[in-house]
Amino acid sequence: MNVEELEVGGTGQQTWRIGDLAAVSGVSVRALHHYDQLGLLRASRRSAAGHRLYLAADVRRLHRILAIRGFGLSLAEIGQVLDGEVPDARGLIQQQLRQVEEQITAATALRKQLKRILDGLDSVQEPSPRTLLELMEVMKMNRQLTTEEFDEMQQQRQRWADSMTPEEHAEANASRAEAIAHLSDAEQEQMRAHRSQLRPDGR
Amino acid sequence: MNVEELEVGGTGQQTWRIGDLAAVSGVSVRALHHYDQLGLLRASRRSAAGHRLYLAADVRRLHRILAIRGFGLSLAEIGQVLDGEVPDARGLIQQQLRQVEEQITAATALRKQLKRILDGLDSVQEPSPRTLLELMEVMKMNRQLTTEEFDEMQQQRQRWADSMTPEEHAEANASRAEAIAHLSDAEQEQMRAHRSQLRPDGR
DNA sequence: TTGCTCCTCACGTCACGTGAGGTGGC
DNA sequence: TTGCTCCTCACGTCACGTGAGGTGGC
Repeated sequence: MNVEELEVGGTGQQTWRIGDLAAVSGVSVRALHHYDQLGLLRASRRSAAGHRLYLAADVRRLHRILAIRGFGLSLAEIGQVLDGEVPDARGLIQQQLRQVEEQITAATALRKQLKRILDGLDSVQEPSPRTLLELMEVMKMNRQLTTEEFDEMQQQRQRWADSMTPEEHAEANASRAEAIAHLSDAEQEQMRAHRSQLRPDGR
Repeated sequence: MNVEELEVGGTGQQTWRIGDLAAVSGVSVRALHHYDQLGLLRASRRSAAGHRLYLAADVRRLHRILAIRGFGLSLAEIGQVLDGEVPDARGLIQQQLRQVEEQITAATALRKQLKRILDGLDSVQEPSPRTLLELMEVMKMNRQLTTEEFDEMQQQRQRWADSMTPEEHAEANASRAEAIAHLSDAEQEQMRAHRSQLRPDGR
């Protein structure tokens, strides 16, 4: 893989080709095409031949997309979050913190079980059907915990969405404007382009 | 929700209706239809009106399906696992153990970060764009760790599949026969029906 | 000229979701 | 008779995967 550094149009901006961006970010080229199609992540530039050229701001946007994707949001929802409909940060972090603590507790219990089963295997030499069934149980437990955490997260998101008053929406928008002021020009341009495409009324 | 207990055909077996099974197992009725269509989980009986009636062995099979699904296998792969192509149990558990330990380490680090950010929020009152970006970073880290663990798991599965010699396949099959001997008659019938459908050659 | 990367359709896939129209048991 | 659950098609959805046929820069 070759990280390109192209000087295009005399602006001296460093750009990424789609293949390189895919390689370093771990998503497929097709996925980047898909994000482009949805308007979720557009390459700020094109080469003379029509090849996508991603600027640093685009790369940062991709990293945010991937970060938020890790929370289980759909691509449409990710677009909304990046457009400023960010729910209460403190609540989000506290929620995360509770989940992480539950994860630690669950994982610690799981580790104990797994060690116990391993001991059983070592002494018996042959994995008995009983032990295999026991393993299945542990696996099930693991899955259930993850599922429950996920459900709780989804419900929390719903509560956020439902409970936002118009005033809170306004506040969220204001804090978003403040955040935008700290972004680079290219990034602001990117967001404007994105929004005007989603909401042709220009809001 | 009403757990049914029907006496059908004079056999005195307890059966479950699809809606009740869905409710207690947490999957949708449509998902159960889907599993039926794939041959992954068939209801052992039907009522006079054609309604699916699940026996205890079917319910156990569903629990195993859900357990294995938690490992990220596709439904087709789950069918194979339930048909006896079970990879080395000790390796599987050790792999799980390593993953769980990494999870604990990662989650503990994440908890520390989250607490630090929460402190920042409490003192500053207003979440600054800097803090939000910091949060994004933490979220990203969380996702990457999960992704890496997942990739590692997939690779491990590939190594198992690739490294199995014919002898090991035979051994796996033998240990599977041993396991089958410990199952109930209904469960054995279920497995036979399932296999004969996947492999009409009768193996 | 050959390879590799890129482009735009456009259909396929996986695990279901979601009606559409009808039957069945309390 | 009304509600609720069940049935079987069958098309829709989400996030891409996978060719198909063609262009472009070293």
